[in-house]
Amino acid sequence: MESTTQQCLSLAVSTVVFALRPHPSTGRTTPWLPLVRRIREPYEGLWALPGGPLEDDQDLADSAGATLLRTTGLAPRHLEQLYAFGNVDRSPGERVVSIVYWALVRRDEDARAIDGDNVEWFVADDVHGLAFDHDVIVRYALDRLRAKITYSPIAHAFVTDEFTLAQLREVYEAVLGRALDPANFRRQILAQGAVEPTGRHVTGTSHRPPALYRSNPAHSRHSLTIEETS
Amino acid sequence: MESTTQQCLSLAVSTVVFALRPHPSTGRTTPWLPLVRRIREPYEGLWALPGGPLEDDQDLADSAGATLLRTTGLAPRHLEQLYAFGNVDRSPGERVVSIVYWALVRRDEDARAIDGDNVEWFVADDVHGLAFDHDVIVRYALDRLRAKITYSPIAHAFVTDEFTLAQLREVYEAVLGRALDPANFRRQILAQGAVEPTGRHVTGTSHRPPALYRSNPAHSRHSLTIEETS
DNA sequence: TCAAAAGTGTTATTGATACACCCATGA
DNA sequence: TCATGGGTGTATCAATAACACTTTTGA
Repeated sequence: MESTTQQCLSLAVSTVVFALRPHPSTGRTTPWLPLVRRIREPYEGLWALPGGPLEDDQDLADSAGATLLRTTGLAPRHLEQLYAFGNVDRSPGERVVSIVYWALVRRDEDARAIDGDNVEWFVADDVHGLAFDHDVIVRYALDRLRAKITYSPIAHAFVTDEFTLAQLREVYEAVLGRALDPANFRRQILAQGAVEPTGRHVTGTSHRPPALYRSNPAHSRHSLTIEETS
Repeated sequence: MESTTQQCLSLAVSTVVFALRPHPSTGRTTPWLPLVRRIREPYEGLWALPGGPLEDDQDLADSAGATLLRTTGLAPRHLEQLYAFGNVDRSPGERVVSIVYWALVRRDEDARAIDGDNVEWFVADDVHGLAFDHDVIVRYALDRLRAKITYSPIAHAFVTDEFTLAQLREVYEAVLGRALDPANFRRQILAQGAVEPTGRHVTGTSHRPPALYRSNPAHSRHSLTIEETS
């Protein structure tokens, strides 16, 4: 029964946007995310996930995509619903239910990203002290990213159209936080059929020129994903 | 930014409730779910998932639990968020965003379940022609149930406190829809440490008395689950 | 010719699967 | 003693991990 009762709560859509950048101290590639400084109560002055109220004429994923555009200037490459947070006490004052998405930004697009006002990027694992329950949300999104990359080809969303297996491996290593054996990685990726060789090679390297691959669209979609027109 | 804008949409919580019962024709145990007949427009007369508007003072999971109580007379054994559905056009007329949960009912509790008015149970795989986008939701919940049972001890939510491995195996077979090798099933279940022997045995069988087990609470919780006070 | 990363080959280990076989009970 | 499902043993095959080794380039 989806009733017609008028309700005294607001519905917001927020997004955890991940991009891979070098860690400022170690230099190793690691997930980063953009946060927005709150300019009003509650939690004025604190950092929070980018988001906003759901518009009447906007699908949930569209709202998340618009947020991504506003904060990073980019269109979503991978956009997926994470979870709906709606505990009564999660926001002081008004009741707010937040539907949270997570998005992945490609390394080449990330390079030409432009931050909006009051937007700053942080190393995802170091984030804490956020407004609302956003610490928990970021933690959950990171866990999900790390779990999903092991059984789904989402890593492709971080690389350019054509890529070397070393670049793809760097994505896995950045997300999982550990080194992977290049030989076994190559075999596993090729065996699952999610990439196919373009026949072209990178030139100008000081070593054997690596082959270029592209992701195989026939294999890239999993049955358990809800299809949404982004 | 979780803004304070007033919105012209309603927020509902619906629940896909699964119980295992014999299939009316084949006799094999299979997932069933309760549906509610709609008594008003839109979709008047059609079957729909049990649910209702989110109350101001109610957490999301509490709302789903109340729905389960109303339709089956039972308290939730396993209750978990499935997905938030909110496309603009999913409900004619008013904009409705539905946060959908799924619940599992134990076989012993299911036996003493009492249906509410206009509530009827159906074989989950045969359900179609529901109101709104509920066909898609049921399909998605079934997919998730079948996927999750392979890597998480949710099967325990279908059996009594003490159970034989044959009973637990019947749950897996009912959900997955195929027979499992009893010998290998035993080893896999015991190896993952999610069950422990009680030391007691079933008596009165016309064959070797099977041992009774209980689920091991230390192992039963996975890191990727959001903790909710049901 | 040397360094460095691409790419191939080989072996050991682990886990899944299939299935033969013994055990304990009631009828 | 027979039928029935509980429970154990074991061989086979596939996936994973570890690592030695060859290839191709620029410097």
